[in-house]
Amino acid sequence: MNIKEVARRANVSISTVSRVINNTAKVSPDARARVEKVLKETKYRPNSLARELQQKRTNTIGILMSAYDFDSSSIGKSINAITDILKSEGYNIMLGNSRFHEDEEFEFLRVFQEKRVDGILYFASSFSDKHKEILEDYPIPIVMVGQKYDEIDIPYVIYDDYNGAKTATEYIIKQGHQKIGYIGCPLYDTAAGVMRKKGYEDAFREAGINNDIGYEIEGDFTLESGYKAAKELFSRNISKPSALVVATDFMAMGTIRYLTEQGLNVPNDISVIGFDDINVSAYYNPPLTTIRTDKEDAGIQASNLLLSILRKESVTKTHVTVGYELIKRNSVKSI
Amino acid sequence: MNIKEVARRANVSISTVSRVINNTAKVSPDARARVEKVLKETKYRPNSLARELQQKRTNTIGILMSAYDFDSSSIGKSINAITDILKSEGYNIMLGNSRFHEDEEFEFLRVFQEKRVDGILYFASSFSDKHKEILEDYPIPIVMVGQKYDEIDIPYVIYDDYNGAKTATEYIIKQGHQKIGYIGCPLYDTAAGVMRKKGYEDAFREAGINNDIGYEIEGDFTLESGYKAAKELFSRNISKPSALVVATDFMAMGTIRYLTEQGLNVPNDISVIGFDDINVSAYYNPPLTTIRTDKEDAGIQASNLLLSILRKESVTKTHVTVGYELIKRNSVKSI
DNA sequence: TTGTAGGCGTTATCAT
DNA sequence: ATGATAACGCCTACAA
Repeated sequence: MNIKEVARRANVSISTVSRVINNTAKVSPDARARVEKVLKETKYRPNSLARELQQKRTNTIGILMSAYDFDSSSIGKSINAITDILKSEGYNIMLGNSRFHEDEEFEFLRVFQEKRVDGILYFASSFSDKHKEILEDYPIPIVMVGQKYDEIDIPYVIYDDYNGAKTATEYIIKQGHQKIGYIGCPLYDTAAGVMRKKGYEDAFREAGINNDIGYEIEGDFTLESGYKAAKELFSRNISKPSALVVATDFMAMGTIRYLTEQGLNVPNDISVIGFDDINVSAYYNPPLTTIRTDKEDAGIQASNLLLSILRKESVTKTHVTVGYELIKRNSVKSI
Repeated sequence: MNIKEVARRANVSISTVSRVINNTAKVSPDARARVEKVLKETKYRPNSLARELQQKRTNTIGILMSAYDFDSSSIGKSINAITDILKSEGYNIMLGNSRFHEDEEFEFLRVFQEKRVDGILYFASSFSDKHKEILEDYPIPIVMVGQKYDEIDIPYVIYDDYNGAKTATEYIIKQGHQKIGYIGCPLYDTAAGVMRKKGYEDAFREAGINNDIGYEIEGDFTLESGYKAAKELFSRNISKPSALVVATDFMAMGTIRYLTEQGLNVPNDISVIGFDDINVSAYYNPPLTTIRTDKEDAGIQASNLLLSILRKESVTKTHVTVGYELIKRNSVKSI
């Protein structure tokens, strides 16, 4: 069933059918009635492909993410906000998850281009020369979320990972801790990996504390890796830390589980501070002290930024940084 | 830039360009070289819309979900598996989240039809007459995930919610508990809501135990609702339960948090069993005893089912039920 | 108010 | 091996 057949059955031209479908011009009540009757009878649905081909816009936004999964990141929260906003503006969403495989990432960039999505929300993680080459003259508007790529001028919405981690560490120091361990994210992730670690380290520097070598270790975002990292850290031949800064709440929970199994009480025996404030954090035992980043807000900001770019509005603020907040709960104790 | 312009620059016909792009017929090395040169120089990308319009398939699968968000359900896990499988088969994904608004659900069904997606994976929640009307002669293959709709013959992949909840309750009973509370999901959800509750209730019936009235209460999937439900349940004028069956792990965590705040130790003072086995469950304090449903497997099964339908294979098993497993950890104690 | 016809960018068919 | 040309289904001048 297509517009031509509808026209034939309603005994009008296809233009008239198009007019009643899109309400784009006056149609006589008589013709309109006949057309609508056929429309209903045949359950006709216009073919978006044809329409979009001719209008040169697809009303579709591509979301490109490179997470292991929805569970180990908190990307889901951002996507909730994004889908809501974009939907209300008439956009649909095409989803691509590269699972950290660069090749797939480039592949999606290609597919999005061939599918002619109107814009892209790009939850990137790492960058290479190939990225630069591709993104440098990519024809579709992109807004990055969670990461920035300094070598190219692309609008972005990021978190203040550096100051967040620094604030967390300073808070721990202020509670009297001196031996403070750090469980971080992989360094290919320039935001959660590099910046948070830097924030942690700089907090010591500025506090004039000499945090000995050997207190840093790396996880991979998962709960399990937090558990393992804590285990590994505690098997090292160093004087035991009295507090742990952990780069994500998920890993912090893995960490606490390990400590608990070792008979250590958090926060009485050892303090732990996380990062993210995911939905479980407030309900964990103990409730997690953490740095809250507003993933939802990031999604909103990114959507709106992309939207105004698509509307060709003169956007002045193409680089936005979402704030953070220290949430004091019950996994940190002063000594 | 389009195929016509490429043809002009390479001094060949558009047919030839099409041939080298799709490798669909022999092309002289000479012509091929010229075309490829232009392809590279112009960074030409074929327009999928045009191709799909003419081929009558979009290589796109629509995923329709009706969750509040990615966090309160464990739908993310299924989607991970789905995206992997579909991607490897050359399909792309279009995502629609209705947020439990029926109208938006129908809207997405319409959009998916207009966008001509090849198939749909439908994470439904509730059903109405309108659903029946729309789905009855919907022209695109659908596979339902997590729910079935008995009034219409649609292939589905579901969990064994009934037996899972029954097994959980039986296990609790076997541990010597008699006063067992239940924190459930909303009943518009026929799977997690209705079936799990039924499993809980039938366990008593068959065990010949008279579980008094007043032990059931309803949450809404969120952690917070689990907390509140526990609070409400314990404020009732009934002899306190010694165990709680909670319909989702998220709610179970909310529940345990409340109990902990009341100075009750889980499992020493009261036992709690959950449902789902989400990623945090094993790392919660205490580690959660729960019914594991394999969301990933459900995603795999659903994808494969849809795939074979699309391939017009004669599929015999259009109704599949994914198994479950009782995971004994440390939130239940025998008395 | 209505209809005709060209074009959107491909692929597919049919000659050559 | 190559090229014309007719679809695919729609929108949009332009003409009537």
